[in-house]
Amino acid sequence: MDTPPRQNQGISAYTWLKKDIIRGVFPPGEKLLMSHLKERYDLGVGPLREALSQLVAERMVVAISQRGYRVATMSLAELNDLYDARSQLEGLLLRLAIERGDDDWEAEILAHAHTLSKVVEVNGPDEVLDIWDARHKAFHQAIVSGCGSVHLLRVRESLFDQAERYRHLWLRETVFSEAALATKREEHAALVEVILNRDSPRACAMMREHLMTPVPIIAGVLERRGLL
Amino acid sequence: MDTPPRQNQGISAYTWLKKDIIRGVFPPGEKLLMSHLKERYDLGVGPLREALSQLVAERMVVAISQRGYRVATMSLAELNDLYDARSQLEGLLLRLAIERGDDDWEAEILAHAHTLSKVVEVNGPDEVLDIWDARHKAFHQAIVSGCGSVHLLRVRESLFDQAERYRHLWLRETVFSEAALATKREEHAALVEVILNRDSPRACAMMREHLMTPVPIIAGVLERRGLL
DNA sequence: CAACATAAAAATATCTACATTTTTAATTTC
DNA sequence: GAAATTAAAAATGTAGATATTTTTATGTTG
Repeated sequence: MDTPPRQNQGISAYTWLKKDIIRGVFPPGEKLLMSHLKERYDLGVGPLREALSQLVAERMVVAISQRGYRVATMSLAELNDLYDARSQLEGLLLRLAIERGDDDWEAEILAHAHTLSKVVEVNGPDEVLDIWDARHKAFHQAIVSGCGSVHLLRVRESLFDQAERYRHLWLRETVFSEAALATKREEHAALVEVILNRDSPRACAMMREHLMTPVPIIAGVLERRGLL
Repeated sequence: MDTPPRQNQGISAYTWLKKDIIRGVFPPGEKLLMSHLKERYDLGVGPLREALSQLVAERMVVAISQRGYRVATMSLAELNDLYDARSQLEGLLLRLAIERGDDDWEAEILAHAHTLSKVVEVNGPDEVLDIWDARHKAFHQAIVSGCGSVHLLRVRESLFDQAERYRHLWLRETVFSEAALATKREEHAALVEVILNRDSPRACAMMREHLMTPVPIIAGVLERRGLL
């Protein structure tokens, strides 16, 4: 039997750090002390610096030469620009998917729409959040993957990652509100319908709106919690 | 007098490495030996690993755990997908720029179109290449920056960077051919015209085509030089 | 004898501990 | 209270120890 192909510590450091930044363990703007990180993850500075360098490239962390690293700040301006960018890009990918998608693509969308609509409470609300989020992501992923472009999908993912901290704020507001959840269900059903009808202009417009609805909600949370 | 705010070696390592990979000093797929890099740039492994980690995030380099780093390979499949993605994205940004751009935006385009059209031979052909390339980039940058979205422009830049190695092959074929250069001049003039007329559908279609023309040329060079 | 397996050796990647430089905070001086 | 000084903390860099992979050499089997 082969031992699990031991991956280097830089990768684990990257994974943990990214998760903790998204979850808000390290709030926006916070200084990331080497001493603290070393202790928290029980790793040396080498691997940590590697991980931080990657996160700098992903704009999750900012490096200031000779002054270490900080968690990237959040702002209303960034929220707006990021969601605008995301929704415009999603519109483009959807248009391409409608042009290029085949029967399998359609089938996948229907399948994911179904599982998403069937999320029910199992072991407390926190589990619902995770499951709904995972299926929601998978649903949208299924839609855009019809565009067939690895690079466009990657670029989408990078914007998605950058938005993750904002999205996380919205998620709690939405999943725990039956009304909000119902609205989303309707929006998703409507989306599936126009997409399968291959009505590109209408579908793209709906998609862009669908992606922009969280913005005012997130803006509210940000201000209330003073995360700016 | 204050000393220049000394930047850490990771950043220089990143800059040199990236340049050398784009210029083909390290060909696609080549193993990047620490011993070799240490000697070439006269740096320790720490800074080098930081730089490589960033380049991994930018997909210029691939890391294989316990087996070091390699220059990302090139392929016809990637060439096609990358240029497709770039041209589709550029189309989107242009549409937004036409919707959102103001008078200054128009002025900037005209200014850059002018300087680009006036590139003349100065100190040998290699200088022409650099100057034309810089002005060509600035021209296209001026066009899309009208979209006003920091994040979309950043995403565009990341695709641009990934395409840089391919683009570099095309550049030599184009700049050193008076005929090719003349064609580009015409395409640019036509682009400026439709853009300033704010004829979005036509402008986007032209832009997408403009960006796709290098593909067959690059494919030719790749095959001839056996870079696959 | 070729194909395959095994074991030792070399090369390489990775990590840690320490040394150096720079920044930040605290304290003193004018 | 501002400027200068000193002390502590932190970031960065280096060298060497450790672990892993790759290569080479050697032996074994069909």
